[in-house]
Amino acid sequence: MPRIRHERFDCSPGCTVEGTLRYIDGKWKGVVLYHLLEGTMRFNEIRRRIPNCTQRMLTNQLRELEMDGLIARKVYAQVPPKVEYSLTPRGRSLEPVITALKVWGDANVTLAPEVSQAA
Amino acid sequence: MPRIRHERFDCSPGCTVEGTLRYIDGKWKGVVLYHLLEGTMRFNEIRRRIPNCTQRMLTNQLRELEMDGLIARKVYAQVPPKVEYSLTPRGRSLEPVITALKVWGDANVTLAPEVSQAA
DNA sequence: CATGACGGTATCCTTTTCGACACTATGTGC
DNA sequence: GCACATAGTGTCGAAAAGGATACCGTCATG
Repeated sequence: MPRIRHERFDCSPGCTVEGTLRYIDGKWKGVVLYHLLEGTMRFNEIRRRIPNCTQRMLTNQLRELEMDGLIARKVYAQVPPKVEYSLTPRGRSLEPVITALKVWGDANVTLAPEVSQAA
Repeated sequence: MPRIRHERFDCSPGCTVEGTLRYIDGKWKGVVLYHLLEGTMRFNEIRRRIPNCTQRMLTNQLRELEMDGLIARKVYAQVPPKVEYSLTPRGRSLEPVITALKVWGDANVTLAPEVSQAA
């Protein structure tokens, strides 16, 4: 962990907005949380849903989300390895936020053609 | 402008979440939008509300928000200069998102002591 | 004449982010 | 014996983000 996360928020009043943003900041965290809203998932299951995210990045994002107490990581001591990720209650409490992001995005974000139309 | 903003979103289905996030990504955009929800404001008015944001950063963020069609910039040809910033309809449509961020932040983000308690 | 307010720019530099790629261990199937 | 799947880790390097500082022109004020 390269930085101490959220050690303090020295911004002006009203910036809990900014504070929240820092939790879901990071290129893939929003999507990860969004997918986890559907339920518990294994590492590669999440990976397959976010094909453009490299393995290393996904690991990073999951670790940060875990450190922030938003997701839980459960390791099964077996081979091949099995690790399950799920939202914590705190993570689930972000649902309105994620939903708001989704709603706005659906209405306002134009996806790349090959995504919104093609395979 | 160093990059072409939001030229495409080549992520998996459901990632309009990620798309939305990219609009309000940037260290101060969330707060700027939050403050602009209150109404039209001049440059230094916004600045005073976000003391930790440097002038350069504020300019950057405002420019990006403007490029994204979220805020409008109105310049009055007078001396000393007067520039007003306000939300566009598209920007205002983000209100539920910002509000959700604020609500969650109020409940879950701990501000630094000197901010939440002291002057 | 000097200073400050206004709304910025320009330049430099450091930190952070992110992607590519190689590598790990173990068990199963071919 | 080899590749494959699982869930990662390590290292490298490019690019982007962000902060510090100095500077701009104009007008009003002292």
